[in-house]
Amino acid sequence: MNYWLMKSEPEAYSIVDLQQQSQTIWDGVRNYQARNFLRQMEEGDLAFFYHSNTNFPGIAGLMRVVKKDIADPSQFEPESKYYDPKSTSESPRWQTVVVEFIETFSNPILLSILKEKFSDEDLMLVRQGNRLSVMPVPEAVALKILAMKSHSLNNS
DNA sequence: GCCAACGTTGGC
DNA sequence: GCCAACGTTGGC
Repeated sequence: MNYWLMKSEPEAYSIVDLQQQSQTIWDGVRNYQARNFLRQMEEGDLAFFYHSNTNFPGIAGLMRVVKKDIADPSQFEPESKYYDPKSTSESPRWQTVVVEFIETFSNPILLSILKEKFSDEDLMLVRQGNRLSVMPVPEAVALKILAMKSHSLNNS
């Protein structure tokens, strides 16, 4: 089982939206490195939901990969801003996964906290200028994050 | 809104 | 294959 971190701008799609829908297809990733991570995902993997481009960027909750190797439908929709005319249904260029809601952290783990607790090597996210919307989280780091969210009330 | 840190595109 | 120009991401 692997751990991941997946970013979304809460104005576009937030952990609250996921909670309401219970599941969602993680569409719209158009970066090859991020896509390659999506391809590596397995059912049962856990993923941290990260809120980016907001006043308080950070990990807002937790979700689980429930379906892997899905062709992102938006690549075939000419009206979509994620439309890719070079992609064919025979060999889709963009794959993604379906994720399911697990929980919203009562105290989100803000980027400022993550920067404090982790190094560049621990967590790609804290690297300056990182723009990957999907990235792996080493197990030791993931377990530490999960412990932090459980004890966040005591620590704050 | 600014801007650093990328990634992508396309001419050559 | 190089690289300049351009576009995007995302923290601040």
